[in-house]
Parts: sequence; C-alpha cells; structure tokens
Amino acid sequence: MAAQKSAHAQPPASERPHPDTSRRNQRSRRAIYDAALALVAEVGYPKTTIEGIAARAGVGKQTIYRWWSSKADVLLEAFLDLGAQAAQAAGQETYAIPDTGDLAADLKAVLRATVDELRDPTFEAPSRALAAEGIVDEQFGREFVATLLEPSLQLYVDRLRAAQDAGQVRAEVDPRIALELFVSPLAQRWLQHTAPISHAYTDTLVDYALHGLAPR
Amino acid sequence: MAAQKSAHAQPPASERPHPDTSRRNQRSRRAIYDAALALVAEVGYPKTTIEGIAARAGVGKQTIYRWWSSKADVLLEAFLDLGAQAAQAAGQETYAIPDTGDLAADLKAVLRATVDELRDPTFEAPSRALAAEGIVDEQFGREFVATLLEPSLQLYVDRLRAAQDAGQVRAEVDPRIALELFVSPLAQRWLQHTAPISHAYTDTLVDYALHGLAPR
Amino acid sequence: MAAQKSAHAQPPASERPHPDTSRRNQRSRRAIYDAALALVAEVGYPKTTIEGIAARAGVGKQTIYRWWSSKADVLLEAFLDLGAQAAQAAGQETYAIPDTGDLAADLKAVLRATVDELRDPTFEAPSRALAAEGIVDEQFGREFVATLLEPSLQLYVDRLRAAQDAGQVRAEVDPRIALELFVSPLAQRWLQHTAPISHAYTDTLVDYALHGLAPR
Amino acid sequence: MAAQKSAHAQPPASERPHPDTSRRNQRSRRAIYDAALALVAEVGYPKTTIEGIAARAGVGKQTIYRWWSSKADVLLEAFLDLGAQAAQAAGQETYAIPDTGDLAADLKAVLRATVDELRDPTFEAPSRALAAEGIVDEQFGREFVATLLEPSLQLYVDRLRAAQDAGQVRAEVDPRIALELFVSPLAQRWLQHTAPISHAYTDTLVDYALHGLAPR
DNA sequence: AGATAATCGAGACGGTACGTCGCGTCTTGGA
DNA sequence: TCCAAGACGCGACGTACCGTCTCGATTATCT
Repeated sequence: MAAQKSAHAQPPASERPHPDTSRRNQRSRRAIYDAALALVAEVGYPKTTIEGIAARAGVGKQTIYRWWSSKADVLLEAFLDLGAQAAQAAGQETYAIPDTGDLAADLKAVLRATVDELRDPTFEAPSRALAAEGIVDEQFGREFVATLLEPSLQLYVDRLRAAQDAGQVRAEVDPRIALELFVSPLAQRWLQHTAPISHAYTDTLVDYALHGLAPR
Repeated sequence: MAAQKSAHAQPPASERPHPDTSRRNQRSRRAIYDAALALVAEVGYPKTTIEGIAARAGVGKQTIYRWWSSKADVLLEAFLDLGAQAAQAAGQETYAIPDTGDLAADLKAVLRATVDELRDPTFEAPSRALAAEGIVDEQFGREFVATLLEPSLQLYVDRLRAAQDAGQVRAEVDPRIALELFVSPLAQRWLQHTAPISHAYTDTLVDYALHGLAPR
Repeated sequence: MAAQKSAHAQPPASERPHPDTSRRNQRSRRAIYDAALALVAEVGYPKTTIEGIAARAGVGKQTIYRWWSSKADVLLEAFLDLGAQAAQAAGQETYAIPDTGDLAADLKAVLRATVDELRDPTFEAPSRALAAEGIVDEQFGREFVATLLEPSLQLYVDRLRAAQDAGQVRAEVDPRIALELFVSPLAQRWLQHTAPISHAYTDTLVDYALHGLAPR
Repeated sequence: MAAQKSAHAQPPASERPHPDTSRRNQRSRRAIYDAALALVAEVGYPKTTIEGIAARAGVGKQTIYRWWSSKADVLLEAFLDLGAQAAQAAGQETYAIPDTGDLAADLKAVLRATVDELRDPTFEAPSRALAAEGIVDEQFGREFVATLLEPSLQLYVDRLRAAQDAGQVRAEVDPRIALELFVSPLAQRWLQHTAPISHAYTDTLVDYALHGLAPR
C-alpha cells in the first residue's frame, strides 16, 4: 500500500486534499474552465453557480467539488489557464517590460497596453469577480495576489531597478512602492469605477510620478 | 353613485424604491441599521443575510424589502448613517483637511489617520463588503463611489488647490489625478492585501508623490 | 341613537362582536359582497383573499375585519344576500314545495330544478367554497347548515308530512330522514364529483326512495 | 472529441411528477407520511403546512416538492398508505361486504362499522381534509374519488348484485344508484354536520331504502 | 488481458436563504 | 368622525443552490 502511494510524485498541490491527480479527466477539466468563464461573462459572477457550471460542462457536481474548494477557486484556475493559453498562443516571452533606455516611454507604453486589456470584456468579468472575492475573503485574496497580481508587479520592480542602475530613478527609492504611484491609481479607477481610464490618463500618471507634484 | 373602481393603474414601476417615506417606522429603520452593521462585523458579509438582519432587528423581512433593494443597499445606508452619527457626535466640522501651510505634513497626518481608521474593525468589515459589491455590480459601485468615496476625495482636491495657490504644487497639475498618487496605493494595499500598510508607508508615498521618483 | 338603531331590523346577527351597526356604510358592504362573489367566481375560493376583496371593493382591509370574522364569513353573507336579492327579484314566495297531490311528481320537479341550479356557475363556486369550509371548520359548518341548508331541507319535511297526511307515505317514517334518501345522493354526486347528475338520475332516486329496492 | 454539450432538452414538463422512483429514499417517504398524518390530527389541516411536515419528518422541503404536487397530495398518499398498512396488519381479505343471505342485516352491519370508523379521530381529520379539498379542487377531487371513495362503493355494488341474483332486490334497479340511498345520507350527515349519526340511524336508512317510503 | 479501484455523470438528499404573498393589527391623513 | 390606504411583525409559500451522499457505468493503471 505504502509503495503504491509513494509512486505518485505529489505535484505542487499545496495543501488542498487533491486525490490522485493522474486519474483526472482532462476533458472534464477543460469543460469546467470553459463553462465557468462563459457563465461569468454571460450572467455575471454572483449568478454563476457551481450547479450551473457543472450542468453547462456536462459534468457531475462532485467532479467540481473533488478538485476545487469553491466557485472562486474554479474561476481563478480557469483564468490562469486562460492566461497560459493566451501566452502560449502569443508564442514568445512577454514577461518583461521593454527597456529602451527611456523609462517614461517604456512605462507609458506598458500602461497603455494595460488600459486596452482592462477594456477587453473577456478579461473584465472574471478579473473583477476574482478581485471582489479577494477583498472579502482574505485567504482567497492572498492566493489571488500571489498567483496573479504580484508576478505582474514584479516586472515593474525589475524595470525600475534597471532605471535606478541607469541613474534615472533615485537610488534610495523603494521600487515596490514606487510602482504603486502609477499602477494603483489605474487599478482603483478601473476596479471601483471612480473615474474613466484612458491613455492620456496613464501618461499623466507616469509624468506626475516621475517628476513629482511640487515645483522643481 | 355606483361603486367606482379605481383603475388599478400601476405606478411606472421604474421609480419604485420608496412607497411613502412619511409613514416609515424610524425605530425599525434604526434597528435594521444596527443589526446589519453588527452582523457584518460578527459573521462577515457573505454570511449576513436579509433574513438574519430582519430577525436580529425584530422586524419583518418585508419591511426591509419595502425600503431597500438589496443587502448591499441596506449596508450602504447603514454605513452612511454610522458616519453621520459619528460626525454629529464629534460635533464640529471635520470636513476638511487641515492647512498648516506645510502640505507634506498635512497629507501625512491625514493619511496616518486613515491608516488607523482602516484598521478599525468597526469600519473594516462593512467597507470591504461595500467595495467588493461595487466592483462586481457597477450600478451599486457608482452609488458607493458617489456617496462615500468621492466626497472624501474631494477634500484632497480642495487641499491640493490651496497648495497650488500657495505655490507648493505646480499649477498645471490636475488635483483630481494628483491625489491618486498617494490615496490609491494605500487603497489598493488595504483592499487587495497586496502588502501591509503603516504610517511609514504613507509618509513615503507622500514624499514620492510630491518630489517624484527621478533625480532632482 | 337608539331610535336609529331600532330602525334596522337586526338580521340573523347571532353573536359576532359587531360595533354600532347603524353607522355601517351600506355602500361599502355591497361593494364587498360583489367583490367577494366575483373573485370566488373568477379565481376560485383559495385564491380569493381578504386583501383582494378589499382592493376590488375599494375598501380598507379594516372595514372587512370590523364586520366579519373570516373570509368564509364574508362569503356566506354575500351568498345569503345574493339569494335574498334573487328571491326579491323573483318577487313572490317560492318557499314551499308544490303540492299537486302527486308526491313523486312534485319531488321530481323540485329536484330537477335543483339540478339545474347546481349547474349555474354563479351559484356553484360560492356554494362549493362554503361547503368545503364547513367540512373542515365545524363551527362554520354549523352556521352554514343552519342558515343555508336546513331551511331548504325543512321544505321537504313539510311536503313529506303533507304526504303522510294524505296517506302517500307511511306514518311511522321520519320525514327528516326520509328526505335524505333522494337529497343526499344528489348532494354527494355534486359536491364530490362521484358521478354525473341529471334529471333522469333524480327521477330514479325518487322512484327508488318511494318504492324501495326490494321486490314488492 | 470536443466537449459535446447536451441540448438541454427540457422534458415536456407536462409529465413532471416523479423524477426517478428507484432512487427514492423510502425512509424519508415514510417519515413524511407519518408527519403529515400526525400534524393533521394534532393541529388540523389548515394549520398543517408543508414546511411543518418537512420539519417534523426531518426532511428538506424540496424532498416533498420533488415527489408531491401539493399538501393535499401528500395527505392523500399518506392516508392511502395508512389504509394499506391497516389492511396488511389485519392480514386477511376485508375487501368485501359479508353475504349471509340477509341483505338488510349485512348492510346494517357494514354501516354500523362505518359509523364507528367515522368517529375514529385518526381517520376523521384526514378524511375531512381530503374531502374538503376535493370539493373545491375538481382535479384533486376526481383523484380522491377514484382512489379512495369509489373502491369502497364498489363493494356495495357487488353485494347488491348478489342480492339481485338472490331475488332480494328488484332486477331493474341500478346498484350504483341504489347504494347511494343509504351511503350518501350517512356521508352527508357526517361531512356537513347536518345531523348526528348513530347505529339506529343507519339501520333506519337501510330499512327505508329497502322497503321504500310509500305504503306497501 | 483482466482485475481492481478511483473517477465519472447524474441527481436525491437535508438544509438555508431567497423574494413574495397574505394574514390580522395598527397608524395616519384627508374628507 | 370616519375610513381608504397601507406599513408593520409574522409565517408560509415554492424555488434555487449549497455541499454531501449514493448510485451504476466507464476508465486506467497495476497485477
């Protein structure tokens, strides 16, 4: 018995009680991802139910409960998978912010692209749902941040470090905080509908952040 | 002479929220506010139910449905009422950011106070719940922003305008955008648990925002 | 006051806690009767509600609760009033079974008329409703029987007594029981839908009842 | 190969009563029967609620709604089941009226037993409730008659036919009508509380019915 | 190749909450 | 002074999903 058990290399599978991953039906898993994303897009997150996902995926409810712990968990994995697929389709590495030597230009370019992405309805519905869930459920929020948000932010850290090395950003500045000056305003406007977002807006953010509000 | 039947004309049904405000039972309304806030604090927003609020308030469910359209709506009004009470208790005008002539110091003071408030469990639970609801439900989000968020942000606009008049902030800066440089990072860290918040952190934000990231 | 009061011949008004009858709004009363009968005919007794009657009559709910103790009570009075109106419209006394000297013929004629009446939709819905209520609520049932049913049955008792005097019915027969031989079967078929009713059927009942089942 | 979505073909929805009888939980079914009968006996039919039955049976409401269409439906089945159990407990055939050769005596005996049964509180409450429901709801009434009433009446038909063969009842008499001469009066007195019932009363009914009211 | 055991689809189950309807009581404002 | 209008506390309605639990009927690896 023990021999059989050890035969399976436990994958990442942090600490959820996943049964034998090797027996998992991949067809079902994909169908569940598709159904979850489709439903969130069509009827919204609150009206998306596990029963609805199961029915649409042509899957028993237990198959969902066996592998995921909650609706949010399903959606998070589905969304990550969607990103992985998109990345794979795009083929190459986009996991870095370009470095042309002009920090302002590079940041503006990336933020403009981000604005466009935030407006893509395919990404909007699940992103909002996951963010909202994370706000109320701290446990889930930390997972959401760790797997989805922080990796993106790290790219800014890297770019700002390079800028520090090039003398374009003061050395004593903490890049992890610095990036928030332009990323967080955009995030808040989008998430909370506090004001519209646009390319001009993010350009302005970069300028303000780099040169400050005070007279020089 | 014969009995005249009223035409049973349905009111347009679009404007249906409040039947007749004057006949409203104020005791019930207060009990509902108290119950909603208490439950959200005790068991969390998702486990707070309209049924539970009604039971705790000693009120019929219909009394809630008659005056509010959703759980979120109840909580928003309860929270606004809480703020109004607190303001009234404080007695005096606190509806402005102090202006000592030192912009940096004033902003840091206000943000430190905000950090403390965000950690107050009485405010935390309902704030998070309302924010989360507003993220997924745009309609509600706009109401949340208009009644709760924007009035606070306007105070920063006012203070920044004064600073511009005093020559401490560049004249061409848009105060509505400028304030986001230090407010949004704090908001995001708190809302999304992306990183811890502290007085030192908000102090840093103010410094970065005022003087920029680039060398001077 | 007392003078006014005595002006109204107290109807049955057994022992319900009626307030000052003289102040009663007759227009409202009629409207309530009409509404009750119309609703029972249109939507059926179970879906007829006091709120519905009040709304349709253009009357406050309290006006109903002030004068009647239950939905069944309203309907009973409305039905009695309907009968009174019908009797008044017919003008003359029909409160006796004809006595042509031929008992069988007289009974058959009356029962045929009863069959026709039972098929009149105006009478059917409220009659059934009242009967059903009386079956489950003994208190109400006794009132129903006393005011509506027994007076009709008494007519048969009278006619059978006359027949006994004429030697057409055996002297030792109890008329109150005898009448049930042909009345109850019709009542049961109609009430419980156990079988269809017709003129031929009631004719047969009279023959069987008068001459018995056994060979002569 | 791609996930095949089922067409979501709604079953006609007309034939919706029973999902899959084989998966039915028999323990729950019995508990529901017991609870329904007990509640009707204890608090009366109108105060018996589906919610109450479910609670008392330790069952979810949906389990009731899944298998029955109404409170009356539950009670009808519960009552039928009670009869079936009683019959099984009695062990032997009681599905016939005894035939001693003396028709009058046989009928009197059966009717006396019926009188006793009608007074048994265990039977009285549900019987009345079902009868009342059937009076107002024709659909249900027909089911009630077909499953509960008619089978009993058929026993009288059989006995009367035997009596006709033995020359104790006239050949041209319709047994289905004849039986009503003594059964319906009893039914009406009991159902509508028009008059008390007793052994003497039913004896009289049999005599009147067999020999007629007219002089011989 | 067959045995064996986990996963699969389906969906019944005990529950909780939903949002609605109607009860019977109580309050109010206009006639 | 009435009385229509309707808010109120309450309780039940019938529905939707929850998460758990059986059911056969496939799989899919391991003998």
